[in-house]
Amino acid sequence: MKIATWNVNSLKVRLPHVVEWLAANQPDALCLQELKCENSAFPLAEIEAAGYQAVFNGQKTYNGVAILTRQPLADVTHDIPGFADEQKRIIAGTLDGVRIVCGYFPNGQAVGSDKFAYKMAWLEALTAWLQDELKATPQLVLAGDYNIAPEDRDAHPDWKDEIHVSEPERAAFRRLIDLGLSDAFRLFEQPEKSFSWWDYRMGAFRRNFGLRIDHLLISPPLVERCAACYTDKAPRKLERPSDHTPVVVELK
DNA sequence: ATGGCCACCGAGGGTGGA
Repeated sequence: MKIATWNVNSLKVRLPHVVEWLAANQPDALCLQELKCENSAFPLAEIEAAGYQAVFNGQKTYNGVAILTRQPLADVTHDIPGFADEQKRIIAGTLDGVRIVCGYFPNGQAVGSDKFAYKMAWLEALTAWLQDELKATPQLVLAGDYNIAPEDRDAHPDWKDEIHVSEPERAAFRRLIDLGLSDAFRLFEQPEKSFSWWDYRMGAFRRNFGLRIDHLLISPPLVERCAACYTDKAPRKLERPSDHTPVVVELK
């Protein structure tokens, strides 16, 4: 089973890239973030024409998540149960016994801001919910744009802002790890300075000034099945790219 | 050279992203 995550930064703009990527990579599930479109505007016909089904949780202008699959998902959940939130950041479903949770984690803007407090509260609610999810479905993958670079090697050395690399954010990431999850990317040897996001400005992609903030955390039974995990930089080189690249995990 | 981009909404610049 091949599962990928990709923050597309507007599904409307990136639809040609998504369709092209599906055809080239044939994932069993593709988790998307930052759709920036209402459910009524979701391009379902184009996705179906590409041979995929979709479940989605969108809103106007901001946020929005979807999971594209070739086979139908069971037990689809929208949002974090019990966590009051206007922002559409979570969708989950089960495929062949694997619970796939797709999340667009809050950005946080700046350490100490109101948005940072929201990010931390959101992370706490997510962690509590996943604890229950793991009991119900031991095979689980948490895929998405975490907006956290877990370690120093996951951020280029010139990253000046605290946001995404601050200790409270990294501690929250470790609390997800403490649920028993593993960072699939780090199960394998990887090139130095492997990132998943580069700023549109400053020639950041060309200079590889990026962050690794898109992750696939997997539970112990999936670690046993895990054959590969990698980023695909090819879509970042296209015209009008997303600022994020897909990250892929392959399960035996 | 210390700022350079992109997408959104809506009709022009403000907001948010990371």
